[in-house]
Amino acid sequence: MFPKLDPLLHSELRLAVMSILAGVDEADFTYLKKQTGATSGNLSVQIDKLTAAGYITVEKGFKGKMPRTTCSITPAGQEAFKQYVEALKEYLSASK
Amino acid sequence: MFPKLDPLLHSELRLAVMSILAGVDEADFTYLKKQTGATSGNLSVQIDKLTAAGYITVEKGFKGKMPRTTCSITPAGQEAFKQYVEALKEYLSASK
DNA sequence: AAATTTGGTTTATAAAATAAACTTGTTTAT
DNA sequence: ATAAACAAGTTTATTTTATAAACCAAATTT
Repeated sequence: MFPKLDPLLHSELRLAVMSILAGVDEADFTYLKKQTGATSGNLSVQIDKLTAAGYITVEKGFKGKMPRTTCSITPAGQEAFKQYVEALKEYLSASK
Repeated sequence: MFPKLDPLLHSELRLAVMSILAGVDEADFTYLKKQTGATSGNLSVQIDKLTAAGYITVEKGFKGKMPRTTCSITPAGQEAFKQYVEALKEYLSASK
C-alpha cells in the first residue's frame, strides 16, 4: 500500500536540488544555493550524496579565475526522481 | 520558491499514518501497524510526536480484555496535512 | 598590503529514524 | 495449574541524517 520512499530523495534540500536539476541542463553551486536558500556546507554535503548515488554529476572548472562547480542530473537521477514522485502520490492520495 | 516542508510530516512513517487518518474517522494501533508495515516501537514513537504536535488524538481503551489504542486526526492535523501536500507540489513541479 | 568576498570543504553538533530490548497482561497448550 | 507463546505496546539504545559552525585558499576590493 505504501511504497518505500527513496531516502536519498526524501530530504528537503536534496529534493529541491533534484527538482531544479530535473528541469535544466545544468546548474552551478551558487545558483543552487540561491534558489534553495541552503548554507554552503549543507549544500556541499548533499551534492556529495547525490553524486555518490549516481543521481547527479559534478564538474569543477573556472569561470574566469573563480572556481565554478556545475551540477547536472543523470538519467538514473531523472528516473529516481520520477519514481519518487510516483511513490509519493500514493501517500498523498491514500486518504481518498 | 521552495516553501519549508513541515518536518513533522516530512517523515515516511508519520506521513503514512497521517495519510491513513486523513481518510477515516479513526484507526487503531494494530491497523496502522499492519497498513504501514512499521515496527511497534517506531510506530509508538511517531504517534507520540504527532500527538504532541496536536495533529492527532489518542484514546486508550480495551477491546474485550486486550488494550486498544485508537488514533484520530484533529482539525489542526487535517490542515497541516493539506498544507504539506500543497508545499510538496512546489517541489515536484519546479522542473516544469 | 590589509581587509573582505567568493566558493567552497571539513568537522562537529543536534535531531531523527530505527531497531532492540523490555513490560504487562492474555491466551493457549500440557 | 502452570508454563509457553502471543498481543499490544513502551522505553531505551543505536545508527543515520540534517544542519550548522569553523575553516581554507584564492580572488577582489579598499
